[in-house]
Amino acid sequence: MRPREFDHDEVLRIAFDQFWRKGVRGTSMSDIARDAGVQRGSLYNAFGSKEALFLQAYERYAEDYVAALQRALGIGSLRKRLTVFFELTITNFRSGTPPRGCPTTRGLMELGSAEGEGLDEAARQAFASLLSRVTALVQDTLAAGAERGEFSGNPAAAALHIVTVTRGLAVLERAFGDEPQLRKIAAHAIDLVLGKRGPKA
Amino acid sequence: MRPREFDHDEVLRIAFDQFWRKGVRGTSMSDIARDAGVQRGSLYNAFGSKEALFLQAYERYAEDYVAALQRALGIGSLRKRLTVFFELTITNFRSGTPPRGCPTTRGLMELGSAEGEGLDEAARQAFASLLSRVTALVQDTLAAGAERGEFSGNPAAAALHIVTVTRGLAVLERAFGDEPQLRKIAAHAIDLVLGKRGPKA
DNA sequence: CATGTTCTTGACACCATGTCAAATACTCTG
DNA sequence: CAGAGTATTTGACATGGTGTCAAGAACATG
Repeated sequence: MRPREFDHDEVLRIAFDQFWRKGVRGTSMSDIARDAGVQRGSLYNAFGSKEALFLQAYERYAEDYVAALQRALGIGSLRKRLTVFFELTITNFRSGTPPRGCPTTRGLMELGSAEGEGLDEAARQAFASLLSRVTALVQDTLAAGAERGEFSGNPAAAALHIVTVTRGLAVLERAFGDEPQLRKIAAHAIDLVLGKRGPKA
Repeated sequence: MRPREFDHDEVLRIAFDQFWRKGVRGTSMSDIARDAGVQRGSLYNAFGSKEALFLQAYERYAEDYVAALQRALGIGSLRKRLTVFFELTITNFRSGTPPRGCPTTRGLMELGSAEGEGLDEAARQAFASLLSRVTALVQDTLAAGAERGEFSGNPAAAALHIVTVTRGLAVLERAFGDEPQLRKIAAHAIDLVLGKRGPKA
């Protein structure tokens, strides 16, 4: 075997960075090849197609993202945990200059759309899987909070609601880019789910 | 002047139908030209570019959509109005076979992204404008409801929250396509904003 | 009927994805 | 250590996308 001349993981990192910044459709294989110092043909040989490359790069990101969420969701009061959860979410898609948005939401609306393509179905599943995992994390957090008397309600319904709000935040971020407003919406959502606390308590 | 050989509005209708079904990036000018029975060059002559064509087509849609919302938001109790609002929202992006999703959200995540393009900025504004108009409608509805004692809270914050949830629904629709689940989330959101009512009352 | 203005049409430049065959560089076997 | 085998690299190619342009065509107007 002839040995590969580039680092598989390095290319995935570089590729995802471009996908995140410019969108999947907005990033060309030539862009990635140039940035990675690899021939375009080598990318096709190693990954098969642009979508397959994106999927691999995205899975890496999803792993890291879920791990970070899980780590952050484990400390403090329930209110604190939800605050940190939204904090992480907003920080994530306000990162970069200019802000890159939420890769899951952007990818979902960009790729989960073409009719009857087939390949997009794999992408849709990857995005849906991340959302399910996040919902499960939030639900567990709420259930634990309920046992400690910090929350009374349906953890499943509330978790779904919270994740829905995060997706809405991802959309509003693209529309207005108004970070303080996003934080206000997040705080309001926490109040709705946990019950309002005094304005400055 | 040589007269135009096609109907300007007819082309906008045809174009938006394709954009909605297949996405902006997924629809080619050739597709539209074929469907409309027009030469591709004529489209460029009449509309300038694909993005400009999309924008004109989208503005038409936005006008109609806001009008329909406004009509539907004017009758019944506050709870009824919000229910109809979510109903219309969900119905809108579950229309078509397969369901086409929310054109605003899809467009926003697809076009409001490319860095430093400039043309996308016009699209972003169009999407943001629709969201602002919808938010204002919901806010007015809530304010009117507050005067009748059907709602106590901050209409602006609540309206923003509701619109955020609709954007989240648009994203979840792409991820799961589970319409009953979307309706549950909507109902839950109404309960959170207005205060819970009996499970079957 | 001539002229001018607009629309239409087809050719072109450029860039995208994806495929392929030939060249290449290493590993492994004999 | 030589030779065979195999995976990677490389550049050319096919196809299809956007956008431009010059030339032809159709109508309004003097």
